Amino acid sequence: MAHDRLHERLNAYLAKKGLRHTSQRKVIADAFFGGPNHISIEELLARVRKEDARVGYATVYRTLKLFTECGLAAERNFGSGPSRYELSDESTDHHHDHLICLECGGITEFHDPAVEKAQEAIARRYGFRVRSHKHEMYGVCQACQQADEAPRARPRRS
Amino acid sequence: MAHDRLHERLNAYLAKKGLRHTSQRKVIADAFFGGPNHISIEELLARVRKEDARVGYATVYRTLKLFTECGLAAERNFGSGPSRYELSDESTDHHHDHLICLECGGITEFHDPAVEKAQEAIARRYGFRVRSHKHEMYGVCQACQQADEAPRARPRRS
DNA sequence: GTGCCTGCAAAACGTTTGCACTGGC
DNA sequence: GCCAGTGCAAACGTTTTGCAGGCAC
Repeated sequence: MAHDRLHERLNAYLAKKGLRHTSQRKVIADAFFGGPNHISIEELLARVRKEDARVGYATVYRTLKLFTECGLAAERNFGSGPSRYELSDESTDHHHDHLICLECGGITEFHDPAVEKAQEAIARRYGFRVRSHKHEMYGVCQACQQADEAPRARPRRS
Repeated sequence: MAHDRLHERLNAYLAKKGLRHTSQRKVIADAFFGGPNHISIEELLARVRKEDARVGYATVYRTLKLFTECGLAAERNFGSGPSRYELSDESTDHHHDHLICLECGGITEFHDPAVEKAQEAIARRYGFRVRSHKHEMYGVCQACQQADEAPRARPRRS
């Protein structure tokens, strides 16, 4: 399983900090590692409760905070609504940014070395030491554009 | 006055939509156009109340929403805390993004054509129609880096 | 006079925490 | 047994809205 590496990493962190392996943490980790990326606390809780109906919101909240601390997860805020969590760049060995569709809410990940390079140049110009960055484009995805053009699927003027 | 153009634009929008010119809208517009960029509702309210102490929070909130609708203002969320408002790219004829210092909270604006170009290329690659974007780098500004090295005189903001 | 606008207060919303009980070690 | 972890509910900070009265037109 590809999740083994993530579980190991979590276990190592728990051990290092003297924290406990609880059944809730295990269930939440399974649900998070196996679930869709950019999941909200609420959505994750629903997945978790299929395994153990007694888990509370606060536990999921605190556990994702823990995952964030140990570098497994990253918190994202796309426009309004609740925060969403994804596997961190560090845990996927793959940095990415986001395209967010304003019509369907879909999130596409992208990576572009040219942007990264340009970013470094800007930081250098301002003597700024970058710790993290956020690069999000909001607009309409290809699928929604096509749906908008098809006269049957949707009225032209909304 | 450089603000005349902004006031005109607001008036045109009010006229077009059949909305009313009220004293509150005038005072809030003055305070917003003349105040610092990246201002919060709370801070703007304080400025407004110097002119008219009876203005309420909700009015400032609703008025900034109006400014955002008519393209004069843009809402920004930098990390935690309340939303901040700035003059929109459209109203300044000058697109910019942000460097946010995690130590002093200072916000620096920057513009880089290389990033914009790279962005367009990505959008094209995904067939995505971009409506707006957000490009923020979080880190440590030059002043804070120097203050950290010589911890005698650190300029603390916020 | 009409109905948009305002100010207040309260609701809504998402996040965070205090507390008593539970359970891992 | 100790103390971190949990579940509940309530607190929190911010945003949004319902409503009665006020004011631009």
